[in-house]
Amino acid sequence: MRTIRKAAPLAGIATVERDTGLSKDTLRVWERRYGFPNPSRDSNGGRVYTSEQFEKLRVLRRLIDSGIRPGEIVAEPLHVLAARVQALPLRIPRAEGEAAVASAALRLLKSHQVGELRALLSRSLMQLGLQRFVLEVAAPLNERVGNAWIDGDLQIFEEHLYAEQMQHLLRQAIASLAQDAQSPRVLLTTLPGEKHRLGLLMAEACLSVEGAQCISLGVETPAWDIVQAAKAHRVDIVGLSFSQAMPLKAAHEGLFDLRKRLDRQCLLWAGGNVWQRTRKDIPGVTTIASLAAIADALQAWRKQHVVDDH
Amino acid sequence: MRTIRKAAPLAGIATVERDTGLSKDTLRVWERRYGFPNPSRDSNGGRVYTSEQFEKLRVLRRLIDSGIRPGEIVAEPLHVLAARVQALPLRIPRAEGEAAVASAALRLLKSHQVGELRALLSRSLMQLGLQRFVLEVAAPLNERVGNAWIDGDLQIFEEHLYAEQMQHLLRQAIASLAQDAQSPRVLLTTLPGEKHRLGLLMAEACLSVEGAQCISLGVETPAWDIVQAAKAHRVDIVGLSFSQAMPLKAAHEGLFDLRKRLDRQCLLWAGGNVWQRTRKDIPGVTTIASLAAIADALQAWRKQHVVDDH
DNA sequence: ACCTGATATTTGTCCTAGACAAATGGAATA
DNA sequence: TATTCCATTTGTCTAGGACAAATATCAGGT
Repeated sequence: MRTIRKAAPLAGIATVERDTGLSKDTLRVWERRYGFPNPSRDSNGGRVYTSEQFEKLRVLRRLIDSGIRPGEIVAEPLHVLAARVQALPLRIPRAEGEAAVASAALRLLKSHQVGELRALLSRSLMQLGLQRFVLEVAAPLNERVGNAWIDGDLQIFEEHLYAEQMQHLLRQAIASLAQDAQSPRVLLTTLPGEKHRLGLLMAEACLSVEGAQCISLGVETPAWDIVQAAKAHRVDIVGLSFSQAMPLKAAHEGLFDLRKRLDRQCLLWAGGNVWQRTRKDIPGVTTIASLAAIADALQAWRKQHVVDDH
Repeated sequence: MRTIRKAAPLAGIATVERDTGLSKDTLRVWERRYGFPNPSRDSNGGRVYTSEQFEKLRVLRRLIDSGIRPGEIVAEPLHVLAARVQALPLRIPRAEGEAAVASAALRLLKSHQVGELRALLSRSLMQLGLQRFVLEVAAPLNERVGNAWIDGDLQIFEEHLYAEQMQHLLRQAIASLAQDAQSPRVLLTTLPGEKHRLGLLMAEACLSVEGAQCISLGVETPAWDIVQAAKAHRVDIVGLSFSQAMPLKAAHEGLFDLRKRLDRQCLLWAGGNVWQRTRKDIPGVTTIASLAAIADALQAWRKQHVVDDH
């Protein structure tokens, strides 16, 4: 029960773990091996990180997630790392209009015009419809907000605010949709450690648009409880969402574990950005690499199950 | 990168941490001090827990969350612990009429009738209006769901499901309310460590009903970011929500710290169940002991500020 | 009886430094 | 070009020791 945080620019190891996603073990072993981060110590020998170190760790994390190995870059000074982040391949914007709305939204977010932001998104939702809104506005905007935070263009509170607004909007839209009895019952949640609500909510939106009966448990449900819930609600499919922040290893492990304990007949779908970076399959688990693929997967399910029903 | 699991009912320390919420350090130190859990080891000395140990850890966690100290119970055999869970004290229900809807909702939740639950709550909201719904249905139901979880009457996934449904409903209701330019701008969030979203959302509902302009950052915003956000949005009031789960000391400390760094003119309101159990004041902080008191506080603010404006 | 303050015990987090397997990169081979 | 093998990199795990925050216990005063 060490003091977790003190003044604004200094943070203990627990805080750094929480806010960078790097485990305490990793932070310590980097310090031992590479000499970075090199935190000062409090009166009791506890590590105290400066905001500069924190910033560099964030950038490092971003680069490592993109496939670069830690040993090659930990020693580099921050400005070199920042340059490498800039040089990272950008996802190609799909349509033309999508980039425009996202840029406008980002600008409004930065200038703290909440009402205008909400109005813009709401209008865009009305124009495009939920499905296209999620695919063409929400998902790209999500990514850009994430990047902007890592680059230091956005404060944490601005990201919080964005997430909150988008949640409001999506929930409202989902609530107004009808459910189709012919469609599968889907249990939606994430595994412990994955706190990204918006990914889950976007998935729920895509499923609901297709008429699926979604039962969302929110975020971070332990595997054991997922099994219980699937049984209790007799769902056809368990859908899990994984953001980029989730370490691939943990995702694999959790899915493997869950598949073993789940009922045979219950399908297990794993969606989220992680799956774009791997092609390793887990037997009995359907990976869904993009939000757009959700509709296809659902269509496929329908084709297979329309006969067997009853 | 140790091999985490082998045969069916066995789990490594990482899995147990994930699914019980007990940290690796805690598991190891319990083993050292109390001799439980006493996992066997794999070929490399890694801990391998049985499903019995896992189950007992779950029950232990429930009891500890209810206030019992680990040292008193870790040594007890599982069936004794189960008995203690049953013997846990129950809370007294408040009024009579309000209990009816809450009881019905709880029953539906337990029998997994999601559609019916949603319909019941929705109907109740329409009948009572948002303000009364929050005070007379949502808040008591919240409490009962919390208690039921501690008593083992509800699974975690059932609590998750409840929270999700209630969030949907409240957000929808809030979104449909108009804002009053005469009313204060309120920044809403919780401090790190306080993860209870529903309390925050209920507060937002009560404030919105009165026409306040709420800017919610969601949950767990670091103090430094709250200060930045308050400045950026030029809010009149910062509102923080604290559930019973929050240790009183941490709440005091966080508020004291925040008050120091916040702008003089910006008011600081602290709400939530914690404040019913203390009367110690923090200078410059208004504690609001119940949801019903929010309306009064807002009225008082209006009376004081209607003249000063412009 | 109830509050208040000092003292003792409990409890979780953090520390060091060593070990090892999974993932990765590159070279040699088919 | 594709596959196999070896060396390096990397993150997770281990063992006790240390310590401060949280909690319980007990004293004395109102």
